[in-house]
Amino acid sequence: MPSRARIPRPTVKRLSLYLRELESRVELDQQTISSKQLGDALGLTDAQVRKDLAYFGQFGHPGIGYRVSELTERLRQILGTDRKWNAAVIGAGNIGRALMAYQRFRRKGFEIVAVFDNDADVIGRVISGHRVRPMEDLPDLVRERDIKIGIVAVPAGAAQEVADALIDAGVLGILNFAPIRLDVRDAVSITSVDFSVSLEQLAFQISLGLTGSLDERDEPTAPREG
Amino acid sequence: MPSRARIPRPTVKRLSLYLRELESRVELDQQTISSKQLGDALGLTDAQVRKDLAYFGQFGHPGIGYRVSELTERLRQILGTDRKWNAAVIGAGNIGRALMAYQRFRRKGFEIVAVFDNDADVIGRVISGHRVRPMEDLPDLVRERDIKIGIVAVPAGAAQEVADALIDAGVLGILNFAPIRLDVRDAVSITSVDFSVSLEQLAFQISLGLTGSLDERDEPTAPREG
DNA sequence: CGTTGTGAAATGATTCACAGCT
DNA sequence: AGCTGTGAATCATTTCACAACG
Repeated sequence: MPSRARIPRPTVKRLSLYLRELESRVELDQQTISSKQLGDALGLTDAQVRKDLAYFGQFGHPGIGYRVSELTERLRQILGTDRKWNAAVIGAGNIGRALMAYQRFRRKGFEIVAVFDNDADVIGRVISGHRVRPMEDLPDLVRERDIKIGIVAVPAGAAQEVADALIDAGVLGILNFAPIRLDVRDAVSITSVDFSVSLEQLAFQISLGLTGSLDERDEPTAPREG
Repeated sequence: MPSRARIPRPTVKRLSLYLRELESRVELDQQTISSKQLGDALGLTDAQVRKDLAYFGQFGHPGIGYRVSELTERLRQILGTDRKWNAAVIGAGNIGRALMAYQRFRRKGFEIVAVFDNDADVIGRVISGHRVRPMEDLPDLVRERDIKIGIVAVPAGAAQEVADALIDAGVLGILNFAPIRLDVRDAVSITSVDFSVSLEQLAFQISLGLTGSLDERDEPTAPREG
């Protein structure tokens, strides 16, 4: 059983990558996978993979490896994606629209059940099957539709007030696409994605490659970045 | 002078955040900023800020702090965004379109100068001022337009072959939005952004918050990717 | 004063290497 | 044999704490 161990933050990031790789192995009907195979596929050592997984209990099989279906299921439990999470997108601009159309969210258990904007020209329009609502409707809809996650896709200048509204409405987490640090006073969990930061990371790597060198063990960026 | 020191990867990520914060201080006409102020704004310690900046030389002023304009300029040099980087977007789907319309890229020195897709229905159409080109045109256009960065916004199944084409064409770096690990054989620099991974990180944090606890020092994601 | 830059100490994460299971 | 789980060793990053400077 998990017991209560402290999980290194880099480990949590890698869990998502393990799951992504495992899902592609399920497709291929692969039955078992060793820490070596999994590590090679992701550019990690076998010891790293085993250490990461062992934080959550012992579900490998000596001599065999890990059963793909078992590990997949277990990782979903650990990450919390074995259940459904209702989410709202705030901001029906370019990024918001791209996210609404992103089919992968649903397959991962995240369902967009409401879309908000404060632009009168957009309110009432239907985008990707969602009628855009005014911000005033947020508190009621968060309650009615059991929305647990707010996806902030508004310009930097509006992001903090949107975050405050989401917190007041009672969401548990915020995925922030605005290029600003949101102050959430520990009221909710938060994860940020900033495209410009990602491009800058890349520019730095390139510039460095033109002169000095940096060890390239894994990718920076969010998710794997990172 | 910089000399040749090894730069910790976490430091590189924070440099982008420092720059983002400084740019907002420039707007407010703030002249100087201390490591304490900068750290507080980003949830970091003052020692962390100083250590990070000191990797690149000594440009703080004891008793005063850092001159905002000077540090801004210096960070741009370090990150490589004091120059122009021409980029191509591959994939004119939802994500590709959102990126084309993302004005912030240009302000950061990244200019999208070409867009490619392999869907006959999309080729030839003009989106956000860019005529969509067939993939066959990629090698010639990369050369003609001095494209240094490829932004991969195609489905996972097509991403590796697109990456190979970009490498063959001679780009220096790839920003990858496909949910797959690209094999680039050290030929180019790479940074990945995976929205589903970011959402899973958030789901994990929330699930954890409902039971145990995790130290919340900085944001995960990519940023905190990551 | 207030604030930087930086060795030294402390903390955190990865890798090693091997006992033990199948 | 092949592979996991894990303590011990190594390596990386952060924090401490203080001399030096304007």
